[in-house]
Amino acid sequence: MVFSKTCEYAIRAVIYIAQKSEDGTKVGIKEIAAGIDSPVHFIAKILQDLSKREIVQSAKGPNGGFYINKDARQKSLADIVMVIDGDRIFTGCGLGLKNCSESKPCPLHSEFKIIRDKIKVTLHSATIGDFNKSLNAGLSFIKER
Amino acid sequence: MVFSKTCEYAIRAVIYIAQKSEDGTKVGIKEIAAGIDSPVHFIAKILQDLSKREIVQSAKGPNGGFYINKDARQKSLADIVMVIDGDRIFTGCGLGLKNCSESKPCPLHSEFKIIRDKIKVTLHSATIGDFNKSLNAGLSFIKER
DNA sequence: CAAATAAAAGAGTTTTTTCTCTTCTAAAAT
DNA sequence: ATTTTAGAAGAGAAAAAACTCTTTTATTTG
Repeated sequence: MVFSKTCEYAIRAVIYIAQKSEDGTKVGIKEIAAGIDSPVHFIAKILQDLSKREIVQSAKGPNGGFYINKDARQKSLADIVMVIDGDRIFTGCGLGLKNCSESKPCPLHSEFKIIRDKIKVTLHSATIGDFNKSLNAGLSFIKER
Repeated sequence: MVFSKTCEYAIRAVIYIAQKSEDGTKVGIKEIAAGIDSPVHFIAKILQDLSKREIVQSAKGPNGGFYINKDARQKSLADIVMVIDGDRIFTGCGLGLKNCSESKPCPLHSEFKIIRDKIKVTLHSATIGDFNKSLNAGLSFIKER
């Protein structure tokens, strides 16, 4: 609804990696795909982008894989969304008008501003590392089954 | 972002028709398409759906066209969204998980609940007829140029 | 009743998004 | 150094969404 499917996978993958690499171990691509129910090759490509933008880290070779370092753990979900979907959910017009603005607003402009701001605050205040606890405790899930 | 493009056109068209048919005149499909900057045939099909679901009314023959009666004017934007996009923005999981629920929540479930509820309230409380005034006064716009 | 006007319907195309497959490259372990 | 493991890259197929075109049907007006 709010994110592209690609972005949904991205967020789920990052949260998954953050949890699994909490103790320093690296996670392989197959395990990630299985862990979040996503197409292997598709999530591989997404992670390549996230890796380039230093949202996740990766290591090659035996026992290699993806992980998330201390720095990246502090990043917000908004950083992930920006890499994948850009700023459209933060700035785009609810009715799809390209030149909708404060001075030339669509009829829903002010109403949507409130919603967009709420999304913005939510995504900026949630850090990648925030979800480990509830996942570990089995209080939240990131996978269909 | 929140709506499909089809749904954006639908909302804009309905608001346009509501304004133009305020005095009882009917609006032709070409005028609607021009008035909201949309593909003629595409919006025609969308309006057929909305007409079937009685969000808009239509009349055939010379001087025919689309209009919105008193009853329909009281309907909310949520009614339009439901016809076009269904309930996904009201109920769907932010991370795209099909079985995300209160008892088996995704990590962002409670945060997104707040956002979804805000969207729900906004769309339910805005009626189709609410926007005439600001459009008439030139305080809001529904068209790119 | 005929002509004019406009909606209804449906087939079909284009574009975008999602997803797959194959090949290549890097690097760690032995 | 060689093997193994895994990521990087790119072409491209499949599916979904957006959009176009043509034909048909309805109905009002004169």
